[in-house]
Amino acid sequence: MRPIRAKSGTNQEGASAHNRRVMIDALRLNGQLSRADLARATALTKQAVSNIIEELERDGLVASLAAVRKGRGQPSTPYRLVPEGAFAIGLQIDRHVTRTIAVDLVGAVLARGEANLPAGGPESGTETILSLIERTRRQLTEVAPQSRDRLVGLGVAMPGPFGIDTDPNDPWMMAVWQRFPLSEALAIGTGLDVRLQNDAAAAATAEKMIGAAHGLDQAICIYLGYGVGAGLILDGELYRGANGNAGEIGMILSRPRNGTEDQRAPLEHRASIASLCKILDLDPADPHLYRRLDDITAASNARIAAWIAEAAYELRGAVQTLETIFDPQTIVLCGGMPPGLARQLINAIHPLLPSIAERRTRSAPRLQLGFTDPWAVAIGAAAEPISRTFDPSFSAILKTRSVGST
Amino acid sequence: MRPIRAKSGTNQEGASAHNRRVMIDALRLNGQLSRADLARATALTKQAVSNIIEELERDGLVASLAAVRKGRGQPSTPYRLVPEGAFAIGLQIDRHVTRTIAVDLVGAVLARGEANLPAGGPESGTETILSLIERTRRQLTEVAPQSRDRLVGLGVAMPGPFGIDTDPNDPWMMAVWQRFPLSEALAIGTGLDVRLQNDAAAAATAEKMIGAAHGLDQAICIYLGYGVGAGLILDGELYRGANGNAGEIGMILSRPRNGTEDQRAPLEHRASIASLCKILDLDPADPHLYRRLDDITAASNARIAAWIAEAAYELRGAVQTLETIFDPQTIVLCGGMPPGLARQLINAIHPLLPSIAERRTRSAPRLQLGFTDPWAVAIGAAAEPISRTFDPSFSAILKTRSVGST
DNA sequence: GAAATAAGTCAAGACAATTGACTTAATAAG
DNA sequence: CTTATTAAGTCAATTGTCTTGACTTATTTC
Repeated sequence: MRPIRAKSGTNQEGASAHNRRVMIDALRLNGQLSRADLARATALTKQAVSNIIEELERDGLVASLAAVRKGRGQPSTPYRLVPEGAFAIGLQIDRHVTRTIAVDLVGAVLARGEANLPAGGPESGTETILSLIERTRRQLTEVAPQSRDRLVGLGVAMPGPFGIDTDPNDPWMMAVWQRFPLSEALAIGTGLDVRLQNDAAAAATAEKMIGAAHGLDQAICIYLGYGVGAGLILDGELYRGANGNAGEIGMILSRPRNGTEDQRAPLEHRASIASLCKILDLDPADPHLYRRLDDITAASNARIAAWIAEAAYELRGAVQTLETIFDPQTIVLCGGMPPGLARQLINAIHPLLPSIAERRTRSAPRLQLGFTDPWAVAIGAAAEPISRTFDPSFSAILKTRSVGST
Repeated sequence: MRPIRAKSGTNQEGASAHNRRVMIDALRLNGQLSRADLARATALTKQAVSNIIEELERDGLVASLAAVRKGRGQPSTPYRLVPEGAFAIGLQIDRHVTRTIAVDLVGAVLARGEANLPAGGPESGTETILSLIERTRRQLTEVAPQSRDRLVGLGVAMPGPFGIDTDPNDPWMMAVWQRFPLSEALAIGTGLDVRLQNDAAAAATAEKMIGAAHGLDQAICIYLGYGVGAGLILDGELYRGANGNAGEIGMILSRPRNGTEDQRAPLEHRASIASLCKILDLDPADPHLYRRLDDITAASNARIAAWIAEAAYELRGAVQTLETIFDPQTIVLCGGMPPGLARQLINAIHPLLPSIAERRTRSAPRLQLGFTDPWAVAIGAAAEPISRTFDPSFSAILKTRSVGST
C-alpha cells in the first residue's frame, strides 16, 4: 500500500520546546534581556517567560546579571546566555587535513586539533579521526570540566556533493569519503549525535552564529575553498535541498570568459583555491599552502593577478545571480585564504553588477568579507549541533515519528 | 533604544492551529484517510485526531465517506476535504489584461472574469479591478451560495520585481503599478485579506496545489511570461526572500550566446514571450496573442525556430543552475504560451546539462512541463489565500505580535 | 509624600493533547 | 458455529503549559 504522506502534528511539549529556543535565540541576538523584554519580544506573557527563564536558569543555560534601573518602575533583571551551558565538537575533513574544534554555547573556541589522514581511505581514516576527536574531548574537559555531560553533538563538515558519483580520479579520494557512511561510524565511535554537512554550509553556520550573518534571516555565504560552494541561510535556517546538496554552486556550468558558445565548464574551474593552485603550480595538499599563498600575494605576481581577474569576473556574475535568485539581505564571501588575497579578490569583484539588491534602504552591504580563517569551517561544523539543539526551527516544534511503528 | 529582535513564541492555540492544518494538508495530499490513518501519519494520538476531525467536520471543511472494510478489525471511516469548505478570489494583473478567478478549497475554478485596464494608471485602474472582482464574487455566489461567508482572501499576482525602480519607459506602465499600494487599496475596496506576489510565485502556487508540484516539498517552477521568473517551493513553502523579490531570474545578467566577454544582458532578453514577440514583430498587448502564437507555431517558421534555439540554450543553463543551487526534486516549466510551443521548447532544452540532479534514484523527472494555460497565474493567485489559510507553515504556529503594544 | 509606572510573582483557570481502559465490528482459526 | 485476534474509534480522567487578573515591589516624577 502506498505510504501516507503528511507533516507531523505537535503538542504542548513542542510549543514549550520552541519557546525555550526562542528565549535562547533572543538572548543570543540581543546580548542581554530582562524577562519583561523577552515577554514583549516573543509575544508571550510575563508569566510564561518567567517560568521558562527559571527553568533555563536551573538548567544552567542562562544567568541573571545585576539589576538595572532605567526610569520609573521596578528595576529589571537582565539575563544572558551562560557560555558553559553547552558544548559541541566540530570536525572538518578536507582533502589534505582534518581538524577538530570544541565550542561552547556562544560559539567560543575552547580546543582544537589537527591531523593528516592516512592514505588508506575511510576505513583506516576513521580510526585517526576518532582518536583526534578523543584528544579534543580530553582537551575540552580540561578547560571546561562541565562539558563532560553538556556535549550536545558532533558536527561534521566535508566537501560535497554527497550521494553523487563524483570524479573517481580525484587524487584526495574525496569520492570514497563522500560515499562512506561516516555519520554512522562516528556516532558509534563517539556516542554523540552526528550530523554531516558540506563545507560551505558549515562556513555559513559559523557566519550566522558569530560572523557577518549574525542575526540575519536571509543571507548567502559564498565559500571559496578547494572548490566553491554557497551556504544558504533562508528564513533563518540553513537550506539543504532535497538531497542535502543545495548550494554546490561550484558545479554550475557556465561559459568561460573567453569560451565559445558550446563550451560550458564548472564555475570552480575558474574560481576556487584549486584553480589558483593550478595557475601557481602549487600543490593544494601542501600543509603550508596558506602561508605560501600569503607570501606570494604580498609580492605582486602576474599570475595571481590573472587569477584574481578571472575569479572576480566569475564571482561578480555569481553574486548577481544569487542576489537575483534569493533576494538576500547580504552576501558574505568567505573561505580559507589569506585575508590579503581575500581583500584583493573582493575589491576586484567590485563594482558589482546591477541587480534588485540595489535599493536605497539597505542596512547590510550587498557583498562583504567573512571569515578567511582556515579554521572557520571547523568552527561552523562545531556550531551546527549548538544551532540544531538551541535555535528555533520548524522541525523542532513537530513531533518526531516513533520509529518502527505500524 | 534599539529594537529587540526575536522570534515569536507559541502556545496551545498555535499547536492546535498547526494540527488542524496538518490534517487538511494530509487529506489534500492523500485524497482520503481515516482517523487512524491520520493519527499514524501525523504522529498524534487517535484521540487528538478524533477531536480535530470532529471540529473540522463541524466547520464544514471535511466530511466522512462510507466505511471501508479492509482486513480484520472495525471498518474505518475515511474522510475527505469538502470543496465547498472555503473559497478564494485570485486576481492577475498583467501588462495588457486583468483576470479574476474564484476557486474552492481543492483548487477547482468556479468563476472567472477578464477586463482590459484603462490607460490611466493605478488610480483609475483600481476601480476597474474592483468592479471586476465584484462581478466575479457575484458569479461565485450564484454557483456556490455558501461562499458568501467562506471567502478566505484575495490573492493578487502581477509581474515583479516590487519596490525597485524599474524601467519607467515600459509601455504598459508596470513600474507605476509596482510602486502603487495596491494591496491596501484592494483590501479597503473588497473587505478581504489581500496578499500580493509576483506571477512566477503564483504559477508555482498553482503547480503546488493542483499541478506538477503537487505533494512535492522541493520544487522550482520556471514561469515564462512576458518576462521570466521562478517560483521557489522550498521545504513545502513558497520562498519570498528579504523583499519579496526572490526568483526574479529574468534579471540574471549573463553573457549572450554569441556575446563578447564584457557583455552581460538579462536572461529575459532572450528567453521570454517578450523576446519572442520581438522576433516575430508581434504586439505583446495583442489580446489574441495566444491564438496568434499557436497559429504561427503550427506552421514551421524559421524565426520561431531561431527563438526556440536561443531560448532553449539559455533555459538549459538556467535549469542546470537552479538544480545546482537548490537541489530540488523537480523543475517545472510553465507559462502562458500555447502547449505546442511549450512542447517544442522543452524538447529543445533536452538533452539537459549534467548536474547533481542526475541520480539513479529519481522519482520525478528533472524537468517537466507544467501549466501552459494563460489562466494558470490567476488560479495560482486564487490558491494563495487557500494555501495561506490551510497549509501547515512555521509562521502559522507562532503567536502574532499584538500590534501597537508598548 | 503621593501618584505614576514598570518588573515581576501568585494562584486559579483554560485548553489541547495524552493515557489507558473500553466498545464495536470485522476477519481468522479451530 | 464459536472463539480468538485485530483494528477503529470512544470515554473519562490526567497532564502540562500558557493565560488571566490581582497583587507586590521598587523606582522616578510631581
